[in-house]
Amino acid sequence: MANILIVEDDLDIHNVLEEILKKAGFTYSHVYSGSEAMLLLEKNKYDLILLDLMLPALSGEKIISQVSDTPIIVISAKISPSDKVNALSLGANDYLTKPFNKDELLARINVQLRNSKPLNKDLSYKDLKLLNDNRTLLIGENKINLTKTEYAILKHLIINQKEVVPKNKLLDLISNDTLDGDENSLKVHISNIRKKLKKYSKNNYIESIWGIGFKMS
Amino acid sequence: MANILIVEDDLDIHNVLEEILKKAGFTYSHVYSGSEAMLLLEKNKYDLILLDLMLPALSGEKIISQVSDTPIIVISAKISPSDKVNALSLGANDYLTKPFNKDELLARINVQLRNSKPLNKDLSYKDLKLLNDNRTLLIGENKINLTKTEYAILKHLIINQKEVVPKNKLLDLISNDTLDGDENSLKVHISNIRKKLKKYSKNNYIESIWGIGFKMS
DNA sequence: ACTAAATCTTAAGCTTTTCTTAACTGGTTT
DNA sequence: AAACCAGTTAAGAAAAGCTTAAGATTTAGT
Repeated sequence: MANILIVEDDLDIHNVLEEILKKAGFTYSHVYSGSEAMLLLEKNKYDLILLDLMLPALSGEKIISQVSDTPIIVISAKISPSDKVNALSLGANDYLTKPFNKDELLARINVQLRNSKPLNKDLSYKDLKLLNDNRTLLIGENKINLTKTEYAILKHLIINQKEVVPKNKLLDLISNDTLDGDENSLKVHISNIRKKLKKYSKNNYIESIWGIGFKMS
Repeated sequence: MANILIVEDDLDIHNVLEEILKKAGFTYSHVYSGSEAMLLLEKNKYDLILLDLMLPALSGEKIISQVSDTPIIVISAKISPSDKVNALSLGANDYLTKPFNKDELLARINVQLRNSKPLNKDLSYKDLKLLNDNRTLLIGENKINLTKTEYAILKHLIINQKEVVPKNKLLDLISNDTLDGDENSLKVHISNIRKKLKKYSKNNYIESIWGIGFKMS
């Protein structure tokens, strides 16, 4: 049976969700904050995430951006179309507003589970390989230590290696809200990654797509 | 760009859906009954179906049961959880109730399209092909780098390849401030695109319609 | 809880790419 | 012919990217 992660800080709803999943026969883990969620997500593999948006410590949106290989159903009190559009664009697969109907939730959970292909994304590109410890990169035989942010950026680029990754997608991986100055920060991270790569390979790997974003090359 | 099938018997909503898809740059077919839908589905391949439930001739539920390889978003006036659960269990991937929000619909459409991978349908005209990376054009085998603006202009022309695109439509794609001097700028962009095209083909591709705008030819 | 180390962000200066402006040419319409 | 529109070119402005270094923040170890 599927393994589900509940991320919800409201105690009542949290309990309701647990109840629903338990009755339906799912196994699940459950946390009350975004940061706890990230800790678990780094360690374990889930088939689905039920995610609140307004969370302490780390917003739901940030989590959506950082998760790429697990389907997410957002369950939020935010009912405005722009909130929905935002979450769905960032990578959520579905969006339910509170209060939700138990049976509808279960049906939507089953949609996600039946659609999720057993795809274990390979985190390698050419002679680069990301270890799943969130900080190590191999170039051929050489180990390179990355920071958490550098790892997240490179992971995102490698998973979408066929496509151009827009800057704002990458920005979601890093900053905490301030959408202005962050672009600069992203540039620095990219620069630092390139510097580390340059030590071991003449290859450039990360190509800038002017005005749009970046892409593995 | 994705190819979508609209199945909706209510004339008003049908038109609204067409409008939304057209503006978003999708290609689509559209029918007013379940039986028509099945005819098209047997002949053609679609990336997504927007489906009403209460249809003449053949119910939406029937269609859901018969379709297995194309994602379906139900758009229905039926708001009860049991109807939703039913449609989702039968095989629909999402369920929106009328009246729906245009942006939310688009976001949910994009969720379905991004999850059903090979969505790399590139725009093409004759031997021109725009890759969906926002900057690359293929003429036959030859790669040409376009700028963001050049790409936007050419994309617009190719999407509306049957029609004359007025200059002011194209102007909207570039800067939004000075509505005067921009016409000059557009001319330069067109000129630059033509120059790049000329390197690889004798064809002119972009035809000027005197006093009105441009058109692929 | 304190300190040191690691990491992230901000700022600045410099480079590259893209966009706009302007000037000139030539064709079209009335 | 005059007014208007289209096409090309070149130059400078504007925007985006790169790198470095310093200050701020976070993390980890004691």
